[in-house]
Amino acid sequence: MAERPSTGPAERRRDAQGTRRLLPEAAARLFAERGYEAATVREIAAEAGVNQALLFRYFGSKQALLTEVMASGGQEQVRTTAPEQLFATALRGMLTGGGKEAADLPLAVYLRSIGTGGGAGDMVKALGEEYSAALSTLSGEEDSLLRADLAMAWLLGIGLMRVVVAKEPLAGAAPEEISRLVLGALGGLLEYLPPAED
Amino acid sequence: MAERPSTGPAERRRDAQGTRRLLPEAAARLFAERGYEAATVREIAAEAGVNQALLFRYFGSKQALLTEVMASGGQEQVRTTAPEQLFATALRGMLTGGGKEAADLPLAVYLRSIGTGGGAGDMVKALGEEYSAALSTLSGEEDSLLRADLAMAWLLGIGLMRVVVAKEPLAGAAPEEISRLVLGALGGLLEYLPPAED
DNA sequence: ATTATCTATAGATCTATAGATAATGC
DNA sequence: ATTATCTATAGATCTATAGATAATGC
Repeated sequence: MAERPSTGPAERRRDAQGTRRLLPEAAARLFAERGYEAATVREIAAEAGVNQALLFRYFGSKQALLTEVMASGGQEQVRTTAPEQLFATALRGMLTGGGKEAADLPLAVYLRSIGTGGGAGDMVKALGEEYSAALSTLSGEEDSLLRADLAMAWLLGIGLMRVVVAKEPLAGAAPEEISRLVLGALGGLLEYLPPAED
Repeated sequence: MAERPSTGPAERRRDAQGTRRLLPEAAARLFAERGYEAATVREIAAEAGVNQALLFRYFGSKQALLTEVMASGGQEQVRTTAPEQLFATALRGMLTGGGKEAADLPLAVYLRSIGTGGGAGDMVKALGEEYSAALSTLSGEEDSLLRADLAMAWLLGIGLMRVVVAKEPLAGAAPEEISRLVLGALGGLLEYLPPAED
């Protein structure tokens, strides 16, 4: 018998730093899959391969873990993408990974957790503000903020139908096909939107 | 002292039929406000002004109560509205009641409950199928089903932003303003859509 | 007598914590 | 010795049920 038999999948050494990293990753996957409330701390810990008590030791509460997940993953894209590309990029990010498996985890977390009155909705709202503010530069009209909100609403709705509802044929449609139709229709709404590349 | 002093709001007589009617109404309001899981049976019973045990006596389970709410309220509009008017009608139904207070309760229930993996999502999906099938008649293109899904995605997204997220300026915008922008942009997607009336 | 309503509670969760255990670094 | 990890459980919910109570109709 060897000293460290390879029983079980993750025979990890004690590693506080690693544990602190694994937990939000596991949480992101489970929050995205089931929503904030439905994903239990025990499931998250199991997914991360660590003990459930460590979640509280390192993050204090389940809510704080959600904050961590949303803060790290979500806002980066908005800040590093030019507004003209933001819509197409966000749309593409939402579409690739096709169907259930969302490529954009924070967005899926958003969509599945938004209804749960808890802290999820409030925090998650902030992300929307940033997207919308960036998109609003794409119209010269005085109602550019409203137009930006409408564009983002479409983005969310498409995400909802694909990731959460899994409605066909939308869920299975090719990303380019969807981009073409949506960007085409949005051309009149956000005038500075570059034409769909195909 | 009178025999039936008017203590409390609803000094009702025993009335099984009335109770059976009050419960789904109260449930619709609370499901719409908090989502299926977050609304407790005790809250629903309190809102209806009846004892919590009666909910189980008359409906068997919380889930069955949700079924009742969605079945009765939701599908009627689809079946009684001509496809050409359906989008505008649904949009208007979602917009009137401005901001938080949704006029279309089943839709709000849908939006807030969709993430909760429970039975809510599955059942609620059926409603989407009907809307989408009706809308698909509005395009002669071979991808009419996809176009219909996209239109419905926009509808849902707008509902999400207004009712759930309460994002400004969209949440507070005038229904006619939103209708004008959305129907205008959708003109190219669903060719048989009547022009926005203004 | 029938049956609508209410009380009390079983049973199943789930978050969070207190304190024990055991792997590491000096 | 330090501290990452684990065990056990407190405490708070929430759905659902069994059985008691009391308002109605004959």
